[in-house]
Amino acid sequence: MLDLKFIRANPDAVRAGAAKKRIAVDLAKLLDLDRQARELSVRVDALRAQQNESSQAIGKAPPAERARLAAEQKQKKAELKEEEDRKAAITAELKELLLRVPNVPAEDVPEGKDDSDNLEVKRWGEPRRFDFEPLDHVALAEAQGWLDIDRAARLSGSRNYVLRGDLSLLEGAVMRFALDRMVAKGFVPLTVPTLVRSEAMVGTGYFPGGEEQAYRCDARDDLVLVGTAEVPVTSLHAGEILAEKDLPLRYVALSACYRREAGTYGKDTRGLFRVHQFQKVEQVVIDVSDPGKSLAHHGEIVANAEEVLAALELPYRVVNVCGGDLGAPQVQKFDIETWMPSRGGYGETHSASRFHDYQARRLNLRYRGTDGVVRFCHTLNNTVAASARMLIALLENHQRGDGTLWVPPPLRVYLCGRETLGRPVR
RNA sequence: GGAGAGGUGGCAGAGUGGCCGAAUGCGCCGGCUUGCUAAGCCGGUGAGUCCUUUUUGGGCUCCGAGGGUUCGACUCCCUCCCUCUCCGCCA
Repeated sequence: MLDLKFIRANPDAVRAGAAKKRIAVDLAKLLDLDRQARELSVRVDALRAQQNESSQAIGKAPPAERARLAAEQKQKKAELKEEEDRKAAITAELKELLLRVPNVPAEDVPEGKDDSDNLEVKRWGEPRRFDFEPLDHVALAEAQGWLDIDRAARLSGSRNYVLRGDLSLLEGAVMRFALDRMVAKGFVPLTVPTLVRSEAMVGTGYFPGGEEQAYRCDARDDLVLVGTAEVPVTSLHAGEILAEKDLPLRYVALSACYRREAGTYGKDTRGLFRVHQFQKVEQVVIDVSDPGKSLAHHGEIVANAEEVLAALELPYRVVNVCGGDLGAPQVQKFDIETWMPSRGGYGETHSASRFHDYQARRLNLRYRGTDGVVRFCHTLNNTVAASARMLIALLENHQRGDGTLWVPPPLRVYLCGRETLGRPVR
């Protein structure tokens, strides 16, 4: 969330930012509640100061007088209680609204309403020209016996899949390759819970608002299945005051990711593009409150992902996500889209976000600067590799005319040195 | 799942109704002492929020979280979360 003081001082900037993101927010109401809350706070504090003082006096009074003084004091409690209740109600309403105020997008976030307005900022690699009729990943994988969508649907419903044989191994290879590269760069690998309390969802900005996209356990446990390791990893140090000398923290985590994909009926129904569960290697950076440093980290985590794609010889492009396609928490987001022949275009495979202190405020994630001052951290994250969509790209881009799959060199070590997966089927 | 113990500041640990935002020790910061280091001595050292303000300052809240009892709660009661020990069950 944003700092109330910042909103007070810059209501126009907040309003303009929300407009750029196409997110409705009732700032007038929020500022009015804020004013009321502060007025009540002054009153309540004064009343309580009085009461504290009286209570002290009673303690020091001769025993004979205590009963009388206490009875008097009891009368005054009602007023205090009433004001406190009002304050609590207003504060709760204020907090609810505040959680929904979007972060202010960066200057160079493009104007626009949806992903069609995202701005391409880079393109790498040439989409391959096939000298045969290429198959899409489903046809290719099914021909090899690698993919079983029908049985997965019977097991778990639509948008599920079973990987079998070499494709299952390839998934593991890509994940491990992505993880190892990040570890080599000094990122600390984490294995984290994917079932979290809702505080972590609120803290990272997914709730309120994203409840429909998350699987939730019943009331017995009240836990939520995360859609990304970003949630547990960014929340790892919630409530702590870190030491500046320990920053930045660079984490990488491989986890399962779960997404309900509510409201996407009929969209990307074929194959592995939009599924309920996949594996993902995610990178998270936590550092000091410094927009310049955040920007530098942002560049680095995008580059980290690009390197993975380039190493796998997959053509991609980077887009600067426009205001309307940006989530409430982000200052800026760069998506990386990888070439997918069956789509005849680029499909989103990575998403790199910069939040400034928006998540850190919600998580109460702070650090003590070398100057002794406590401030909220800045957080960032990006995909390194997401399994299902990476498999689409690998299958479709590296297929051979005979239906076998060429394995890019960096993955071979994870596949017992094999250069080819599958057997000729056509 | 059953029984018990416990959650206090960066850490350890006292505190069982007012004298406690919190002893003491360690750590950390500043200073003194000092050939250097160590030791020693002196002082300082939680977070949030509001009011006032050039500064200084003052109020309120926070001892796992939330609620309750009381004039007054770290201390008593209730619910929840977490940790530890024993038993059971399971991998």
